[in-house]
Amino acid sequence: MDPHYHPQTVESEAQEYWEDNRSFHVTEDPEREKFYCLSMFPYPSGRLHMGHVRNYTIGDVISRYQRMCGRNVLQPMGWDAFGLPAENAAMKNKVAPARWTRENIDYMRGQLRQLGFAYDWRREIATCDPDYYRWEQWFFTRLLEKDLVYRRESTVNWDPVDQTVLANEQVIDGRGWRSGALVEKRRIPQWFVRITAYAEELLQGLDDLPGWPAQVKTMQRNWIGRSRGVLIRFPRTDAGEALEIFTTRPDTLMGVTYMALAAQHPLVEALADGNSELAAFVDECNRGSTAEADMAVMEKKGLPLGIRVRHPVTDEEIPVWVANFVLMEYGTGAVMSVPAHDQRDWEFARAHGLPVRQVIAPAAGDRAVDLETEAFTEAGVLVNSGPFDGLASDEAFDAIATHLAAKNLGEVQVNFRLRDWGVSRQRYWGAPIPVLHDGSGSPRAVPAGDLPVTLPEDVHYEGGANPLHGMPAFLDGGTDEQGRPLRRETDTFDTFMESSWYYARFACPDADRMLDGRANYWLPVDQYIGGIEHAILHLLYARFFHRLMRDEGLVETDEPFTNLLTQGMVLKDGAKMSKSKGNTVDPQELIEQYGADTVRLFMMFAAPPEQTLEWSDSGVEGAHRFLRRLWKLVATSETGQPGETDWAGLALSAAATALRRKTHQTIDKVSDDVSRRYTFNTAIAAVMELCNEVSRFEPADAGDTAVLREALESVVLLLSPITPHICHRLWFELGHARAVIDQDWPRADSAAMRETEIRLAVQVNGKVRAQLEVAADAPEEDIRAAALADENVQRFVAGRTPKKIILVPRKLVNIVVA
RNA sequence: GCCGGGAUGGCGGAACUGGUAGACGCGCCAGAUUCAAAAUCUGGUAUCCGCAAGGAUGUGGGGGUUCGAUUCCCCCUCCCGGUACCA
Repeated sequence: MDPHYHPQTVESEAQEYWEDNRSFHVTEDPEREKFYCLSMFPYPSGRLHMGHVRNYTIGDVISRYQRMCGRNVLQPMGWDAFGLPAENAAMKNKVAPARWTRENIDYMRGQLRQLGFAYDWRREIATCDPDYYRWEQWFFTRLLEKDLVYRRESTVNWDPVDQTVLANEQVIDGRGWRSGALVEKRRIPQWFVRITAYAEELLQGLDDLPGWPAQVKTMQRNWIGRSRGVLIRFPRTDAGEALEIFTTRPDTLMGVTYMALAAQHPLVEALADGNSELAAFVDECNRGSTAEADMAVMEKKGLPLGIRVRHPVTDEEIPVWVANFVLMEYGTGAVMSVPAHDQRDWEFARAHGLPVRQVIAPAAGDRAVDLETEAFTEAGVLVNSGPFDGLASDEAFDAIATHLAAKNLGEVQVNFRLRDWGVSRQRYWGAPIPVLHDGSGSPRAVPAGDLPVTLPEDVHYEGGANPLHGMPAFLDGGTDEQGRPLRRETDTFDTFMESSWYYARFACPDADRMLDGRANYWLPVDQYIGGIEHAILHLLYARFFHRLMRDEGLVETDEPFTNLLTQGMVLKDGAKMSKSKGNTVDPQELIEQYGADTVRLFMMFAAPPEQTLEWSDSGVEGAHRFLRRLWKLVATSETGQPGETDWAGLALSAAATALRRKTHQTIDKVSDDVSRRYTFNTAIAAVMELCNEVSRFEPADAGDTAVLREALESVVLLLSPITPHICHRLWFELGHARAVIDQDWPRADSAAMRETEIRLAVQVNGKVRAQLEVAADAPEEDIRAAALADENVQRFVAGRTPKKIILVPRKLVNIVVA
């Protein structure tokens, strides 16, 4: 055996073996337990980046481990191929988005193959392929029939110079990224999917996901934002329609001193007509981006509208204002303002000289409330509230709700922060929305027989308007029953549509329907792996889409992903790797220099998967050095030939017993780390420790050789999911005829693991003062006595009588004096 | 702003259920090998005091609970992710 490690040869040989033996082709087999392991598919941006390598290595390690445990493992790969970057690249490089995307896919596929991931490539999907998006279009028309999609006006960022809609990402400090023009908000008709109809179910479903990280479930809960409150109508003092608001704090109703409306509220728009000051304010509110993060940090501004409403309990007149911080998209686009008990209302009232009226006092009466400094926002007891005085906040909720209901001025309502999902994009590079317009304003679905609506790919894309507008052949949708011309919709789907169901299509990528019976064999996904940045949007849309497919009879389960692993970012010099920051590391160069196994090993060793990973060039060299040492260890060790060993019949030397103990302790730890904890870094550290012991071990007899062989075989088996190529070769070098990929995961022998001597720490008053070597089965009294007898312990006990002695089995003794 | 997360040696990290802080690796230092260097091997390496034995301090900052806190509770600082049209 060559004493030197040549990763390039080793890796191409291993990959050839897997290819020739179709090692990763899988089919449904009801006799075997299935395991569907899925990593979030990449956007084909050009080349793989380190985040991809990390994500896919984690998925591959889990897949290969599950396979060695005997499961029928599906691990597919595909491409989230529609999206904005292709259009940007098209403008920059004068190349059609389709061509750019497909070339990127070809290049990146090659990179994934070089990394040796165990994918069933026969199942590859690209979402820009009509064979994929046609089913999404069909599904949309089904949702339209079921009234689960609808069309309404909603706000977009409009660049008045480029005459185009901008994504939030393309608005920088309120200006268009290319034109530099001040961005305007524009309301245009768009398609929405009724995710709010499933809000309650999506919230409840989180309780049935024990395999999801708690933080992701918390974020989704907060995002859905279920709140119980009261819908209250404030009658106008003039003839107008009553003003509706929703509040979760009806107990503060008696403290309302003004109302605030969103600038886009229909009432404000009506009043602005003919009021130049108000019109100017609305104009100002209509500048800048639509992003919530921008809206939330804006200076709070407002203007009195000159109209008044009546308080629903007291009939008192209340002024109505327009305010830039009230969102039209949430609730009714209007709020009741209680400055004494809401911090934002308080700040606005102070800025505009509006009254602050306290109506809640702290339940524990001795606490001071200083409304000169800030609002008092906690629940408490009602004061200055007439008939409701003395009620606790929760009692007042019911009392006031009942009072309003009796007057027909309000009712209890459950509200969600979650908004319906807007799926229209005014973009070319996306799946066409399968809808026809007849000019009457009531669009119709494209009939199933006419699907797919294929996106023309041969276009000259130069930015600005969607090129579909200038393509008569695309726009022409034939005629209706009366012979009137129909025009095709030019908007395309939000790319989250494609990524909401790809996991299901992988089960049956060639089906002549959206999904066939194979989906129910493979689903749900047993392990899903992807970036934490997808914690809300993608993962919530996919959970929603899965339920839509369930209700269409396409899948049987409620949830798509049983277990979720959210990986952290890959950083360099404390910042996310990005081209703009110039701190990227190209995986390609590293693969060429060190080989795929080194890159995979470093990625898994540098940090646990959920944590951000700090890139280190010298760490990569360290990983490579370890693989070279491992190679040499196998090459130079005298291990005999494979075979069954009768351990019970062997009298082992002390050193051999110790190495065997270490081997089985390592198998035990690595199994737990890989299967339960997903801490591949500590699994690798444990294997390194075992290797260090192996290199110190000098076999002297047949028993020693057997122990050494067992240790090295274990190392190769335990590492094989992480560094599959080198392990493939080393397994053969150890004399085996069958490839390591088809071996069973090793089992720890608990008898071999058992320690005979253990080390205990002896503390005096919680500080370590001595170490104790005792037999593992030593009685407690002996341990206490030995601890007290120690010279240094005696020094710190200083003749005092111990108050108590705490003995933690196998860990420590703590002697408490004084 | 709001929601979620994070902070441990010179660096990445370990300590899994409140029980010996710093496993493993990187880097650095010393030695071996070499004409020399690279590579490789051996030993050392939290900080401070000490020849040593040993001691004191130490897990972003401040407080608390406990025999015992990196771990639990309260307050604060900074950094990261998301914030509905980046994916």
